Amino acid sequence: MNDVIGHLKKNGIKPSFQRIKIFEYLVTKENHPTVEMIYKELVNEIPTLSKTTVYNTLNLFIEKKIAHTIVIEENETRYDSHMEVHGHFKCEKCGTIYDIKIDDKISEIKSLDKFQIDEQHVYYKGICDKCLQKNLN
Amino acid sequence: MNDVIGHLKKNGIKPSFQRIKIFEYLVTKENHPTVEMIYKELVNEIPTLSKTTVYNTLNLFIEKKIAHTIVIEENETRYDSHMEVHGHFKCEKCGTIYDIKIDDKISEIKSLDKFQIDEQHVYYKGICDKCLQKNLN
DNA sequence: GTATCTGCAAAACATTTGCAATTCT
DNA sequence: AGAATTGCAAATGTTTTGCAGATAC
Repeated sequence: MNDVIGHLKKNGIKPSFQRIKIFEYLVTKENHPTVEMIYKELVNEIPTLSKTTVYNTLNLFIEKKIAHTIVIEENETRYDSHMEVHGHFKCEKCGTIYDIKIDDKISEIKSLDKFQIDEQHVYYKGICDKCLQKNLN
Repeated sequence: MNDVIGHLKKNGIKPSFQRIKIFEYLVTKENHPTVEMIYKELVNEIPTLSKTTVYNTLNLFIEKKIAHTIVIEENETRYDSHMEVHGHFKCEKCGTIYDIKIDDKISEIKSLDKFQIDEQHVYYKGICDKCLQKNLN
């Protein structure tokens, strides 16, 4: 909890109650949530919370580079506080988004020789092992 | 033009005028357009065209697997009739989306051992060589 | 003549914006 | 008090839906 406050401060963000709770949610859940998911859970703890604040706060986190968006499904933006380069796998059955390690393959792509690459995004869709095992029954 | 009609028929799509024109647009432009881009250009040729028809038609193409969506920017779905596995590069300056070849690296990803992978998506963002050269002046 | 296709208008969502009220120091 | 933050209500933008009229076979 204190490390969350420190992390916010270190990145130039005043640690208001809402901001602390939202960042805490991202870090502890690690579930790549939508705004809806964050709102629905936190409104129990903070009854006056509005979605506007969730949007404002997440946009602030992105501006300050302590979070980023994951775009896998059109019309469903998800958020992640895990900032190292990594990929994702979305299970089409249960909807879970898994983090996956990806190596840095940028240099191998010949067609991008003279291009300046700022971001690399990799994701897969399919069915996760848990859902595959359920289907065996 | 005739090959477009043939392609539509072969995939179980009745080749109406609108469908032919929209598919022709995808194939000849190869520009990964938004609905807006398709609509704005084709409404010149087909003055009664509606965006609903563009949406309906693209959704039909996707259902019949002769097109797919590219999701790079949230709130901006793009469409592609190039069906082989490939990646994309989006230039943040000029907005152009380039196709890039990617090798099939799926088997190398250990953490996905027991997962069933149905789709692989790779894209980059940065600045393309044309825009980089303009900046030298 | 019956099926399908098209396109308008309205609805459904997700996200942003304007602004007034609240909070913090 | 003054500045920043919050949250409501309205606006915006994208995509879908319902349905009536047009088109095609």
